[in-house]
Amino acid sequence: MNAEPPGKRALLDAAERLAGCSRCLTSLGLRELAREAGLNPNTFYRHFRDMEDLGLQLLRQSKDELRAALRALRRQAAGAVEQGAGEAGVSKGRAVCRQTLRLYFDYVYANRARVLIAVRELHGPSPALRLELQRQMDEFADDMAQDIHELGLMPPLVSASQVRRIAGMVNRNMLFQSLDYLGEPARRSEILALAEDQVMMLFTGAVTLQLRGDLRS
Amino acid sequence: MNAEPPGKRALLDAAERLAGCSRCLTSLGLRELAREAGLNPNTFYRHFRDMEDLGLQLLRQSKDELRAALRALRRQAAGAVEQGAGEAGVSKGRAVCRQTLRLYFDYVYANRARVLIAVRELHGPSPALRLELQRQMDEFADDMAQDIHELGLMPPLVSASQVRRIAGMVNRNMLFQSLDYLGEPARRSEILALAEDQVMMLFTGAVTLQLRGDLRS
DNA sequence: TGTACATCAGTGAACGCGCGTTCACTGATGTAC
DNA sequence: TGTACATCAGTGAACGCGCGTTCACTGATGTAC
Repeated sequence: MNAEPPGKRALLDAAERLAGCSRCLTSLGLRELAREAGLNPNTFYRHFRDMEDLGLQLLRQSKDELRAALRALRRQAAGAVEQGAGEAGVSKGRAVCRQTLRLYFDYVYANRARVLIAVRELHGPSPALRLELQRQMDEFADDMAQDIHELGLMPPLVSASQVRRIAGMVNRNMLFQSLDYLGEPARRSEILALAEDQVMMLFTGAVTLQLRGDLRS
Repeated sequence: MNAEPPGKRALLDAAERLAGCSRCLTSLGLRELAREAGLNPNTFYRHFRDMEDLGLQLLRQSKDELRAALRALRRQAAGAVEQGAGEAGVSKGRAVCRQTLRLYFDYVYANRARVLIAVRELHGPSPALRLELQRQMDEFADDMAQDIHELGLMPPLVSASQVRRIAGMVNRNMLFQSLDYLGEPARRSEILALAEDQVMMLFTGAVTLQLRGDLRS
């Protein structure tokens, strides 16, 4: 299997650039894309059936990289806290949460186009892209739930299925919070703190409700 | 001041129909819209400068109605619970939450096009529409915070600014949960329960953290 | 009350333009014998 | 090792079409005197 042809790469990159700046993936023009990539409009057909096809390939390419990055990042955060780098007067759970969010938002900042595209397509016009992204969100939540378990971040009285549900909520909320982060540069540290509070509320609330017996299994 | 001309109304309705089904407001075609409305393409220019202008007018029209509906709905839920219609073994807070969400999701179901458009434009391509929707979300959260205060739904130890922050989170989360509700008809009752859990977690978590002194003022 | 005029929603034809798509082509790389 | 052929990324010209926008028009409603 050979490497990706340069034209295909150029088109995918051009799509990420254009869609990241404002547009919906599927509303990009084929000629517009070719122009941005510096290629003949026709080259598009050598590699893609239509815009939706290109979109799917782009999303799938981003996913694997993103997924690995997120897992590494959680381990890194847990490691840093374990090593005693925790701040005074801050619980271990909160410290891991803070570290993870900091790294996560850094990642988002460095990959803004991908994040913007993901959010837009998650509720965008193309059913195929929407479905793909929903699947990806599920995978990410699975990962988070597994990490929470492996790193011992939740008291064992909260069931695995409950942890998975919370992971889904946190995951999704963080995605949207990261949009605020990108969109309002002046309020970055404030948004980071808000996101931290929100995650802590969800986890703490889940544990409290569980203790009271007010939560489904 | 006269009533809205029928052509203008027809165009706004057509836009809601088309955008509600899949598209971004600003990516609608002028001729497409006129076709859907059964009018000459030119009529558009009698009432709107461009698509963004139409979008803004559409969003602003929906807002007032939606806002009043949401407030009424919370009072209705609180009233029903106060009257002793609460279910056995369920706390008052949870009962209000459940009632409100049930009514809210009913409203969403009956106004799906508006909700879908709102979510899409909240992260859509047009900065003007995005800004308008962010402002609307802020107003809704202000309302919710005020209602929480007036209806006595949070212990007084949680500060007003904290309540407002939580209202913002809950508000936003409910918007996205309602999308799931619309998108997966088969899982409706499950999603309703999930949404309820999520809101309860946020409120309960906030109170617990506050008691522990783990929350900003 | 009647007449003249202004306003305004909606029409219909026409424009130039960029779009997606097709076709026949080039030239480089890989492969069979 | 050399030759013939297939594969494949990328090109360039051409097509028909729907688009946004403009212009001059109609006909109804409101208003001044």
